Amino acid sequence: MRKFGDDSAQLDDRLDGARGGEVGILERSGGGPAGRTLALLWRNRRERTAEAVPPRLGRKPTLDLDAVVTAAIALADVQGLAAASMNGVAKALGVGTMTLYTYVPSKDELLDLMVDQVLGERELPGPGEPRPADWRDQIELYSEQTRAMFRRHPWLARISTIRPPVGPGMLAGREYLLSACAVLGLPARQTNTAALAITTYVDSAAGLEAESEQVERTTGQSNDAWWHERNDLWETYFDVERHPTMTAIWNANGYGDGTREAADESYRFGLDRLLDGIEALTANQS
Amino acid sequence: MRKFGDDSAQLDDRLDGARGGEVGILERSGGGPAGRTLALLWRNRRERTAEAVPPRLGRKPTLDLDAVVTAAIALADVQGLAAASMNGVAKALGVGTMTLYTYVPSKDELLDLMVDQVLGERELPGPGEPRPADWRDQIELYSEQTRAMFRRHPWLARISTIRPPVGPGMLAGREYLLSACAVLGLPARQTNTAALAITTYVDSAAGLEAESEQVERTTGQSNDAWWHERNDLWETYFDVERHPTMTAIWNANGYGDGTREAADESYRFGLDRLLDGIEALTANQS
DNA sequence: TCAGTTTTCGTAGGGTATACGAGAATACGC
DNA sequence: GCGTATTCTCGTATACCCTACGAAAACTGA
Repeated sequence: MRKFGDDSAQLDDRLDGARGGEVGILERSGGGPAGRTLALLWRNRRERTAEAVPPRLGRKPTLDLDAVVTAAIALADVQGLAAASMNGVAKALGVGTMTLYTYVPSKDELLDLMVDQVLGERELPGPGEPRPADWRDQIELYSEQTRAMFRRHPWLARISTIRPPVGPGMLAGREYLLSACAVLGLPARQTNTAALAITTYVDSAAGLEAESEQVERTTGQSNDAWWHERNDLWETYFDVERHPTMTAIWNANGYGDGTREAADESYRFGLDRLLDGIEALTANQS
Repeated sequence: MRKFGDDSAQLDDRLDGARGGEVGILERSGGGPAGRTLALLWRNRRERTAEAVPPRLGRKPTLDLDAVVTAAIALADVQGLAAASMNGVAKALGVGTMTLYTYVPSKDELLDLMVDQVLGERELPGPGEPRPADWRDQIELYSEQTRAMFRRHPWLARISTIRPPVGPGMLAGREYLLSACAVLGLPARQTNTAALAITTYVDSAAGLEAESEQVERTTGQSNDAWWHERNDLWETYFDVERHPTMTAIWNANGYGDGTREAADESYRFGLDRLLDGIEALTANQS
């Protein structure tokens, strides 16, 4: 990634075309790469800036950005993130590989766009829209929408969430979660950390869940079969004296079966305990 | 990964050499790839099987498996996971790239070995060894050791933990955490799910923290500077009406500064709330 | 000394992202 | 209707990635 220079005059031109008034977006924003990425992320919310005016001159484009992003997502959903290579996406769209670079500055940027797109797919009520009355039900809604998102797009779990795409999808998700946490009436700082703790757990647990199911599907090997393949572990290497608690839990059947219901129960257990802990703060306050 | 056939007769031979008695490990285990990986993971715990007998015949090896794994870890620590390519590791060791395949069947296996190695670096008391008396202090120990591990090896956060390497390092970590959770006297099933919830949170939060610090180091750009680069967001795209809670928290200074102390506080807040929730279960029981 | 065994590693082949530049397609001014 | 400026398309080349294959080197025991 970003091994070579970062020229991309092509795309600058394209974005200068989408100008709103006298000055192009990139000029107004200093033209940095962050400004360019923001312009792409927020392309569908142009009301606040200006209408996107497509350039009149030159050859007509055969695609648009949405088509590229959508194709990349579809490919990653079905065949895994590795299949969403520039080559793969181009082939799926029936164009040459390099054609994609007319629409997207780099693979990294494409990933950002994919991520924000699917983050925005979650059906979360905006401000003023009807939502569950109870605090926990509001969080539950967030949790279930996020889980469903990860299940639809398991590749999400393999993308780093530090310095994420700051697009409409991500912001809508955060706004909803924060507004749900705000119901508790905690101080602003605690409201934010509570929301942070919840995303940390939900994103991680939902990602693991989705990835696990995906691996079962793509390898055709159930998790049980995978463990069974490691039968040697217990017979040859595992030392009961060194692992008394694991042994005890095993003997008490504490590991559960590998069913989806058991995984679901684990997921909910962790989230419920976390919410219990957060809720307890308000009880002490009043 | 694993694009081509999976022959690796070379390594089978090597492991057959490390036999314990009449029958080679791989024969006893059916010779599957899982058995081979287990043999490599547990190479330093041969007491339970037999001594590793190095082959007398043939050219002497210039390296050993530990040297390869250690070099790969060192490279990933300093230069990032991408630097730990087969080529990169070989260069660091002063050998040809393909020489590594004498010691490791594939890059995937090398990653497994790296992961189990660093998991085992955590200084967690084994069964019978002295440990903190209080339950929370025991968890705290696990949490801090794990955080330190992620800080030393930020690349860990970018490796999937589904179907992890089932080696001595991973098992020691799980044993300790489970034994700490067992103190609470919950049913076996709940003890396990509680431990699962804790790892989910700790691994994720510690990984994010470590990755964030690493990105600040390697890009030379602080998180504050990164946000500042996205100044446009607020000026051009952000809609206050659509994001009232974010706005309110911002105005109440609820996002905190980007200092390490603030991140530490967030981390602890989430973990403490989770532990509160788990602990509350025992209160209801008695 | 030589045969058998093991390790070393160059080469080749298929994958990845992307810089560069030539050519095709379109719109506008004349 | 004809340049010409502009824009999009995409083949080629470069620098990486992993690893199969096979020849040569190094070592042991007979």
